[in-house]
Amino acid sequence: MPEGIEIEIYRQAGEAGLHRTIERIEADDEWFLKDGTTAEALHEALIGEQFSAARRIGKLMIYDVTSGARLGLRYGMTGRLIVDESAAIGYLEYSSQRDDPAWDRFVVHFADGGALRIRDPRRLGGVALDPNESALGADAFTVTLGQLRDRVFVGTVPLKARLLDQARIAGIGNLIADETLWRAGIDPARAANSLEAKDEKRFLTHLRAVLADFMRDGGSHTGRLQPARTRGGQCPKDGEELLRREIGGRTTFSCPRHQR
DNA sequence: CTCGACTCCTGTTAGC
DNA sequence: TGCTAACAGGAGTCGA
Repeated sequence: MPEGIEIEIYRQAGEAGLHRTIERIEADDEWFLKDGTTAEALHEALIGEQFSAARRIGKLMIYDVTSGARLGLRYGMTGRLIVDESAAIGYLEYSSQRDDPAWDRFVVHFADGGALRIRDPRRLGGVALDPNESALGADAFTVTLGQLRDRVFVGTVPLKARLLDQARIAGIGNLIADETLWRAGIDPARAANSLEAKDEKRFLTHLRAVLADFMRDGGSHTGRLQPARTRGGQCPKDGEELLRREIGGRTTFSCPRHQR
């Protein structure tokens, strides 16, 4: 599913939409418009304007608009960005492998004939004008050890749940969390504030490596743990049968032998 | 402020 | 073969 990795890939692809005049939009799915955003307001903010920058914080993609507005795009777990009919990502874990134009929930048509569309089968994504960027924690790609200590490694909540809290660190989804904790050898159920200093540093080292690997390999489904994330799956490191639990409301796989 | 439980969405898949 | 129920997880809401 789209995590920070996929959104960054979408953002890069979305740069093809910069500096092109917006002629028309399709925003007919009211469910997909969030935070009180209306089709009328989108028209007002976008028609005749251009995108001047494509940014990303965590899983939120933001287009700056020449009108002064900002356009926030969220992809839920099955949304894709398609620019000029070419999809930024060909494969999404847990999404349909079919490709149906009926799943277009929001479309921007440029005057040059091209288009930018969010194709989202399950409609878990959304579009909002002027999203609240300050509600998000530091982005996972650039987070520092100090920021982790201030906002993530605190409290007695399970660490896995903390990592999924976008207000504390933005961009980590279920697969990045499981892969990072698995590589770092940390039990996802451990209290967020229970790590020793060397564990905290090791976590950040592995987080950076996971993000780099996932970017290089093309998605958050490319982890070494991923093939074993199934009932009865075995740890790729030591062969132990993986634990399957629900932590932070998400299915969590971990190795009972080397994750402590 | 914190935190767990609940809800929403719908295509796919496991199981009968 | 055809149906149903479970499942996936990002994100918002609500109540304690």
